[in-house]
Amino acid sequence: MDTLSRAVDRLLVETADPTGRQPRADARRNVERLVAAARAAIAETGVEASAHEIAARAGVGVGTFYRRVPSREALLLAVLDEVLLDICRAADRALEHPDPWQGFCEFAAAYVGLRGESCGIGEALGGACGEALDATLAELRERFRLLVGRAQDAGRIRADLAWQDVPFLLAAVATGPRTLGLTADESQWRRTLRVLLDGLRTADPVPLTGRHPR
Amino acid sequence: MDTLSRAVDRLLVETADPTGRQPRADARRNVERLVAAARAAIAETGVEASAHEIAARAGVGVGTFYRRVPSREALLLAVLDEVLLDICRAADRALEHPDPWQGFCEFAAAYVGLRGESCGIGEALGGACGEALDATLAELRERFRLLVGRAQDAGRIRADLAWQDVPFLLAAVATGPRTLGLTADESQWRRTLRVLLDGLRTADPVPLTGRHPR
Amino acid sequence: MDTLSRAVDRLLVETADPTGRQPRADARRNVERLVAAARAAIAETGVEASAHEIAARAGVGVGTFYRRVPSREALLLAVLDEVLLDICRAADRALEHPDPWQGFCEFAAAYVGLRGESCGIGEALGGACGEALDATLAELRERFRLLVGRAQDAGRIRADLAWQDVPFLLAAVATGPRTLGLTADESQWRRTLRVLLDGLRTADPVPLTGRHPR
Amino acid sequence: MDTLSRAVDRLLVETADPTGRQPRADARRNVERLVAAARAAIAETGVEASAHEIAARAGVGVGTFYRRVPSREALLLAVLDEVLLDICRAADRALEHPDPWQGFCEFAAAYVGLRGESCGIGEALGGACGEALDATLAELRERFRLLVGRAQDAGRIRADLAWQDVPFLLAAVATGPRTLGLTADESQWRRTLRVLLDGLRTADPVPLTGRHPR
DNA sequence: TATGAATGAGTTTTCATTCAT
DNA sequence: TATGAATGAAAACTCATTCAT
Repeated sequence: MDTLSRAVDRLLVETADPTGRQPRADARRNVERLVAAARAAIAETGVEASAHEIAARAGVGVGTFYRRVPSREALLLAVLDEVLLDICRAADRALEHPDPWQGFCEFAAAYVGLRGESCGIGEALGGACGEALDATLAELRERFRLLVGRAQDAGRIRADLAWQDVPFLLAAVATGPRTLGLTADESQWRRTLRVLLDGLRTADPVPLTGRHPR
Repeated sequence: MDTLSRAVDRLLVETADPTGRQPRADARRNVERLVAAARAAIAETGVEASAHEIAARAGVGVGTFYRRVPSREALLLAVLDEVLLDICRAADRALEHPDPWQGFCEFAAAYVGLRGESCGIGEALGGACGEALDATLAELRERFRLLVGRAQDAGRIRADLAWQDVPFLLAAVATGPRTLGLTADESQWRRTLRVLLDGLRTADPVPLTGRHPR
Repeated sequence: MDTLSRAVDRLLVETADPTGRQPRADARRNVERLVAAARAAIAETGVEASAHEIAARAGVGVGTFYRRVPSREALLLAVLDEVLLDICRAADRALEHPDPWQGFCEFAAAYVGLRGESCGIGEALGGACGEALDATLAELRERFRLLVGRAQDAGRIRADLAWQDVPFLLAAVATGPRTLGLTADESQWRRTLRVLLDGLRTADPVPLTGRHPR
Repeated sequence: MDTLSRAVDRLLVETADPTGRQPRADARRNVERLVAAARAAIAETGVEASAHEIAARAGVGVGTFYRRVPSREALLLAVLDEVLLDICRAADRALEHPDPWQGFCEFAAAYVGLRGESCGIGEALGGACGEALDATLAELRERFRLLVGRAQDAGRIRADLAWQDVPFLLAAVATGPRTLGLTADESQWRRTLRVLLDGLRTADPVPLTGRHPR
């Protein structure tokens, strides 16, 4: 079951009729279309994509939009939340990797996938979405704690960092594909990530001058 | 004279009366308030902050807003442009430093100042403001090229990077002060920057697998 | 099919959905109401009637106004343009009358119908609507040229007039229904027109002292 | 004492200070400038000319505008009222002419002068200015009654007209200088008026079919 | 049920009028 | 007193959301 289907399920629960009947097949199909359309709209237009735009992309009317979705914001949050859950799952797979450092590197590479949601995900990580994503962000923080701790215990990430430092470092790759008027392509992210990982390794780092208040 | 006063001066010039008289004291005070309010609004609300919000923050009516400022967009751009120009000036000082690497590090630290504008500046760097900031962004790119080149020539930044890679790395510190529900304090930025710089240094880096198409 | 229905059709075409389906009954009804309201508003308030006023007259919200009409200006112009086109059609019928003078008189009587739009049409004829009505005004001028020429060739309109003089004379009957605090009724226009036509006839007129630069 | 000075006096009375002191010389000078500026603004921009525009034309600040004038509307009405009083005075002179018909013709020619105030005066005559001009319009109606009656008694205006018919006829020459996209010059008005007067004369007119309810 | 029409609060901006300098 | 700054009530227009077909 992939990212989008889970967002679909969530929305179907939120709008379920109280008698507990199963949603009809066409109802599910429309939710699926709306979620996919919302994801595309976020990537292309940004989080300010209008309900009409998303409905049109999905090939349904606004009426159907609001029958299937509590609000425009709820739909966008469902999509963003699922993207974050995807990252959590990538982290879980990384934690099962026999080599802590390789696992961490693969997780970091997965983080790059966030760019696909462009500015939208940056705002979500930055807290612009209020408390709606809090639970999932907490899950994600926990994964960071475990992944960084494991790599530090193995002597592969410098010991003078707190796990909290790492999300701030990876913010560079979670940023949208443009900065300073430059546009990133695929190889850009590989290089950026490489330098970041280089800086995280233990061998001969410059000692840090401040400590994170853990 | 700091960033804000320069933005104030720019706006006063744009709305000056043709007879060339000095603006009245209350006029200048209100422009100052509006610029400060705009900066705060950009930081907290983002570049979509409304004219009413900015006017209310400044403690003036909308009418005053539009008497003092050509348009909402012009105000926001004036503020963002000044912030970017500040970075350019920091880069110019860094280029005069006798040690290329030390100069680069000081410039990178100045980049941290961008956080003050939080999401707003991120959007500006990401191109959300259209072409209005193009000229200043080009100036800034040129500084990056010189600073990185000088440090590479001195053997202090790894030679397998293009200068264009560096702004993407520094995007981490230009991001707003929150990520994953964590909030950065002053020491956070110092540590983040230290690890980034560590990864940029020449000694024994992991070789990159892609090259930037220069 | 009368003037208003044609304006309605025009607007329906401009806002039609691309799939080519028929507009819904309530949509058409609201366009009809808006066109009628616009006509009434033009007559009473003039071309500066606000979108809110027109919407309120039509008994709909502003939102509906802008869903049904590209802009306030477009609605007013559609209405005014149709009124002018009605006059053109009256002129075409007059040109088919076997008696040139009778035809002209009937056309002149139709001009009286413009009063219904009162100040609004006066402004439209006077050029207050910019160039939006230019094409239709040119059509109307051409009709004047033909009608006056035909009546002059038949010796029924004094030969010392240019056709351009006649629209200025008929401006009297195109004016709104009030002047000097007096209000015109139906018989008023008949009498006004009679005297105007009297002055146009050939028999023994006072010679003109200026000639129109044709 | 000409038109403008009387408008000036009126406004000086309306804004006089209660102790009854004479207005200062510079106060009068500013009112004079404002009245002249308003007249020019009405002619060029129309009655929608803004307070700022009029003040700027007069070379004073808005503050002075509102110190000297109760409101923008009051100033415009004062100007329009004076124009109407000018017409009354022309009528009075016409009533003293030994030849009733010649007197009437001269009055009619004076009516043409109204064009100078363009659309503004048309709206004023049409009643767009509410009741503010009622008194002066009543004066003007009385002059029409006398002038037309005198010429009818002398057998020079056709007897089947009521005096009320004549203002509607003369509306043609009180209209602004454009119609149908054509622009009137000086000779235009002479010709238009000639045909109107031609229609009014007694010799062999077409009998009217309606009578004015006197 | 799906559709798209209707709604009205909210956005940017202007301008008549009041008030501080 | 003269000035021009400040004000806030519109105006045109958009869009999230509800409702009739």
